[in-house]
Amino acid sequence: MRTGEILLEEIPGPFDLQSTVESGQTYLWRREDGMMFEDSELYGGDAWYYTVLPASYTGEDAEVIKVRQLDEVLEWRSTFDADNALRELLRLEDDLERIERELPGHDVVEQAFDRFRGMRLVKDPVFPCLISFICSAQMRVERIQKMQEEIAESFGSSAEFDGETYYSFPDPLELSEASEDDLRDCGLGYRAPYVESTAKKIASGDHHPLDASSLDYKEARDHMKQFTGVGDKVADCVLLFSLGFLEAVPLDTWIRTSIEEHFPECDAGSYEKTSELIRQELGGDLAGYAQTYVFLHLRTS
DNA sequence: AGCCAGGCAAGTG
DNA sequence: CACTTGCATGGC
Repeated sequence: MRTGEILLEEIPGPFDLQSTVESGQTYLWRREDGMMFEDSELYGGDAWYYTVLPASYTGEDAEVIKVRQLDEVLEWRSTFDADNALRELLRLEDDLERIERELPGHDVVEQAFDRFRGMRLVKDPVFPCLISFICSAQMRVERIQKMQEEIAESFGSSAEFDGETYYSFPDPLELSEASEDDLRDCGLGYRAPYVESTAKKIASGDHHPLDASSLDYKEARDHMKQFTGVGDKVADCVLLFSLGFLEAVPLDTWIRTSIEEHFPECDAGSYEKTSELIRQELGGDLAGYAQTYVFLHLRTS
């Protein structure tokens, strides 16, 4: 077992672990005591969170990372040296002070920043991110997380840590062995065939979601939409929460409602046009940051 | 009991 | 294109 600390005064701007991993932008982290936002709101505590990286992330084994935030440090324990991985997964290099400064001043955005100061975007491993957002259609956050747990336990590989067994999210090849019925048993409902098709497409080597990284934003979105179960909204989520396209603004039900209330002039009907208008309104290259703050603010108020 | 949840695919006009 | 419909599941 390895352990370590990341000094928070050494990263640019504030950081808040709870709002980052419980914000609904990732379904791949768990609080060790099983509680989440809905139970505790912002409790300001020092709970341990964990995630299990798939083997494809390091190229070797599945790795368990546990992390908690104390006053001025991020303390971690892991099956491997998790320092670099944590900095990447939690986007600790983002200059959050500059980002907040550069975003245009709108009441709802500023309220969200005040309430969840230190929330950062995440950078999830791309395959679990893609599958989890395919599962997210017409589903509540808590249930999406549960579906990912079921998938991991059924098809992922196990890792021992602290005397307990953890399951990583399966790699494409592992998940490609799942039948539609297997996936329905994980509670996916009508999303099961979408996940089956996408896993098999990636496992066959035809298309990989990572290939979108080298494209510009709009091409990247089209690339993602080749996968069954991926439309405009899910494509934007994967680009934003895994591939670092910070200009992506997923238009979900919460954001659409918010646009009607606060930015009616941006409501252009189609996803494409509305997305482009709200992106400009929310700060262009960093609009995804503003989107995620507003989403969290609205979803929990 | 009925409604709804971070939508999407497939089918029309 | 823009618009409609069906879709599994579980919590409230």
